[in-house]
Amino acid sequence: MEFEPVDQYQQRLKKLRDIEALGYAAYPHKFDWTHTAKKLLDAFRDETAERLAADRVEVRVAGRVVALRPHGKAAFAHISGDGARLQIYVKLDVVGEAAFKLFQLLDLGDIIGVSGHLFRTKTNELTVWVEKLELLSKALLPMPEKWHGLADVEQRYRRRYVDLIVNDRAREIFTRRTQIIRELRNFFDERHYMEVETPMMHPILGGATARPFITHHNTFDMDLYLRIAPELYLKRLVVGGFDRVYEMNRNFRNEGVDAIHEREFTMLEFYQAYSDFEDLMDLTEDLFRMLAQKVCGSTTIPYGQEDSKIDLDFSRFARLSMREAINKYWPAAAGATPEVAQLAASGGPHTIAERYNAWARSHGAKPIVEPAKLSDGEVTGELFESIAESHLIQPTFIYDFPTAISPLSKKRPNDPSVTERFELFIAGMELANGFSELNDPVDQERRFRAQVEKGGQEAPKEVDVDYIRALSHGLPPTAGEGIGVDRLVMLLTNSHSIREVVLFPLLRAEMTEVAESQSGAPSTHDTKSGGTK
RNA sequence: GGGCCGCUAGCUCAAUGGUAGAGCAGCUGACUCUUAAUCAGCGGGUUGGAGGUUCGAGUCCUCCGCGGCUCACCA
Repeated sequence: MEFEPVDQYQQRLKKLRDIEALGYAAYPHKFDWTHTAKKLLDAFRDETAERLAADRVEVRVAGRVVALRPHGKAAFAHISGDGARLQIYVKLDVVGEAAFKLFQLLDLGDIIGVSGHLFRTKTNELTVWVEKLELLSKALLPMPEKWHGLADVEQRYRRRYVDLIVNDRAREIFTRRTQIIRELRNFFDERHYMEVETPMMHPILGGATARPFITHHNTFDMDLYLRIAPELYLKRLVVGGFDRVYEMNRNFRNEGVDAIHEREFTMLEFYQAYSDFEDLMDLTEDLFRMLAQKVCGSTTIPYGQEDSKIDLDFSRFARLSMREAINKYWPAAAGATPEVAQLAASGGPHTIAERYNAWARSHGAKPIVEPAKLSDGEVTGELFESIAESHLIQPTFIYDFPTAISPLSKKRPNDPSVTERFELFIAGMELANGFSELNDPVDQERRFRAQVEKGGQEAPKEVDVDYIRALSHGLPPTAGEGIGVDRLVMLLTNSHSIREVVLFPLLRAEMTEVAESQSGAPSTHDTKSGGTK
């Protein structure tokens, strides 16, 4: 196989053969190193030229060649490793003829190992005085342009490995993502939550409302859904006596794609017995503050592009009921502001939606679609999304979600039209969703049946009878929450597309010549021969 | 799915409807403290694809592909 640019690819192959002719292995098996480039730069940052000359520190470092500055019989280069760039100095009369020939056959992108001692150049840059040089792996394809790197967004996603080599920003986002995930685990581990793994393939759709991906198990001849949420399994574990559990893993939803929606996304869900949604809001505040402090070094973090940059203040979280939010953000031009009591009254949300729609139609805003077909609770949810959601920039909990749109949440004892449920909004995005879990099996079965009867592609086709059975064994009063990890990473890395924080985002297949020549190749039937690992 | 924008050398970008260019990368040569190394020379293109208009299309039109933004749906 060959890749563009073919001339440079061929040229590099030829150099590889020349290197072998010099007696070097093309792809040697091991390089015995003492430091990464980064560790070395950190460790000797304060060593003076005099000290280095006196101590003669021997090091062996490996890395990718990212800059070459040959000068006839000597040369400077930079190698990158572990996220840092280290200068090396190669001299003919030090390394010898064969190694210097090898050096002259190196290209940008090659991976090499060098041995030597440290010194400082006359511009005081810490540098390896190379005594021994070896090729560890040849790059047959050239690096992108050295000043601008790889800028094309599509190529950055399709060839993330190149993006990571040349764009420090990409590298920074993903190292930070890993740090965030580690801190999330620490937070829950320290509080004695047990990390568990529940099925990714579900026989019955549940735990959220979303269109699923469907797959098939051949031996059992059974259709399965890639999970849209782990919720119902995690609560079964609380029934089983694991009072505090969490799971951080992928959910899959077969819906549209945009800046804040990926088809597979990472969700952190946790459940705790003998708690309610108020406890969760307090815990969530602690969690977000801790993360901002540890990952960004401050509870105030910048978010947005230059022209619309804002500081997100994680030191205090607003709390509003959904009805209060509609009241607060009602557009003044749309007439008298609806009172919370009106929104709570039977038929009230419909009256208000009519008024809102009249204004929206005449002002180019999107009206609520066919409110007459919706319940009061559904209309309230629609009003909230239309009127308030985009205003929720600073961290804000919205609570008292309508029962009609919260089939798994416990109702408020003093107002059964709403539930003990909240969502956390930051920068106009939904970051978290938590509630006091409905643990009355009779009520849960009634709500499941209503979902099935209502139908639609997002609704389960059947009631999850086993889940009702589990509840019938007794689920303690429990609170549970899901946090969108990708969106959290967006916030903490000031990224504005979810694809920036996912290593390999889903893109349409790229129709290349190679793909065309192999089209139809992968067979879908089981084969006994070959290809097994 | 709709609307708008984009797609030119490996990469980053130029080019009134009138000879497709630059920088980096590449190749040849010079150069033993450079760091966007420098200096001299050279090669590199089906302008995303297919049609059309025109004496002439990278540029205008139609369709298609991929991407970005946005709206809708959804979390």
